[in-house]
Amino acid sequence: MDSLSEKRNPVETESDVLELEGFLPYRLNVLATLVSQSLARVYGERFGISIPEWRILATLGQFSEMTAREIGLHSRMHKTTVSRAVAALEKRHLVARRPNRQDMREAFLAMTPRGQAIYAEIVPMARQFAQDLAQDIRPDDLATLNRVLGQLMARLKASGEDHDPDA
Amino acid sequence: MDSLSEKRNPVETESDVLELEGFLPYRLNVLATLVSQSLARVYGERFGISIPEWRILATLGQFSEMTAREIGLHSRMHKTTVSRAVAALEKRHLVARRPNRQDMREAFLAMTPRGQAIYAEIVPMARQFAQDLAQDIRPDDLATLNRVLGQLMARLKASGEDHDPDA
DNA sequence: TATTGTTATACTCTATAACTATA
DNA sequence: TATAGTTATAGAGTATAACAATA
Repeated sequence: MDSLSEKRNPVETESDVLELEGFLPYRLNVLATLVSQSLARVYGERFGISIPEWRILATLGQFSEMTAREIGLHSRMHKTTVSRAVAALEKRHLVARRPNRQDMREAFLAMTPRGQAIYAEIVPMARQFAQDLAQDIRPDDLATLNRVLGQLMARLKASGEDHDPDA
Repeated sequence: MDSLSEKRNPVETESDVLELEGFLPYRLNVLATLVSQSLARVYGERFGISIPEWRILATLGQFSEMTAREIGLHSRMHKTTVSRAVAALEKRHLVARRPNRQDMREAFLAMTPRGQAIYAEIVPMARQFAQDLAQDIRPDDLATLNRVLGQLMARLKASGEDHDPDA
């Protein structure tokens, strides 16, 4: 990194100082934290549902019946996180388990009618939240955003494939 | 929200099921978590620096001298988070404080030469990380991404202005 | 009275390790 | 031996409340 050979490039990002507020990882993190907390407040205050619990309901809303392992894979959560969130949902009778006779180590999980009722209430709220959030964004910009987020995800998955090796 | 008046809209997102993997808050959260953890591994393993500590160094790299309160405002961290991270950096002699004679409640914080040396090593690594991450993204898409992230942030700040009222 | 900063404490989410019960 | 899931425990990161020192 000696100055003679390195400092000639006149690109604006070349400097010894990194601007935090323009640094993509920082921006993503701040935004995602704000978004998650705001959304969690929406369903948290009303239903006492945590983020992992919401993700489990959302997954079961899509797939009806799933094992804990499959839920973890789909919603990108550690098996211990899933285990505890499922236990909490079970205790509140929002989720129930049905044994798998073919493999008694696992069980099929599904929402109870009560769970489905809460799910049916949360979904429009979540969708409204996302819509409010994006309401000023041009549709083509939103499409670009989603495409780029996908590309970034793919890039990360390609390099560090160690999110949760045993789940 | 009665079905007669609401369900006629044939937009594709209208359904009782919400697709988690296409839901913006979820996507942002997963991506940001992966990005943060990957980056934190880069400077964490090498220098034993946490995310809040890195943010403080980054802020002091931009502004040379700042109070804890100002650092918190700039890097969007709670004052308790800043206080603890500064204490850790002080103990390792990466940051030092200079009293403000005009107001003895606060102190000006700055990196020591040792802190500056670590900062100077981290910055290129961080920049390289961000560049690797974005290397497949078209420049105009990246520009759109940054613009849209800014719009989303502005939208969130406009609604829920309760991030850290007393900092 | 209000503000800067610290500390005690707690909560959420995540993760490792040790365990059980099955396979 | 390996896998699904649970539990104990610990680690980040964040937050509230109580406090000391100063304004």
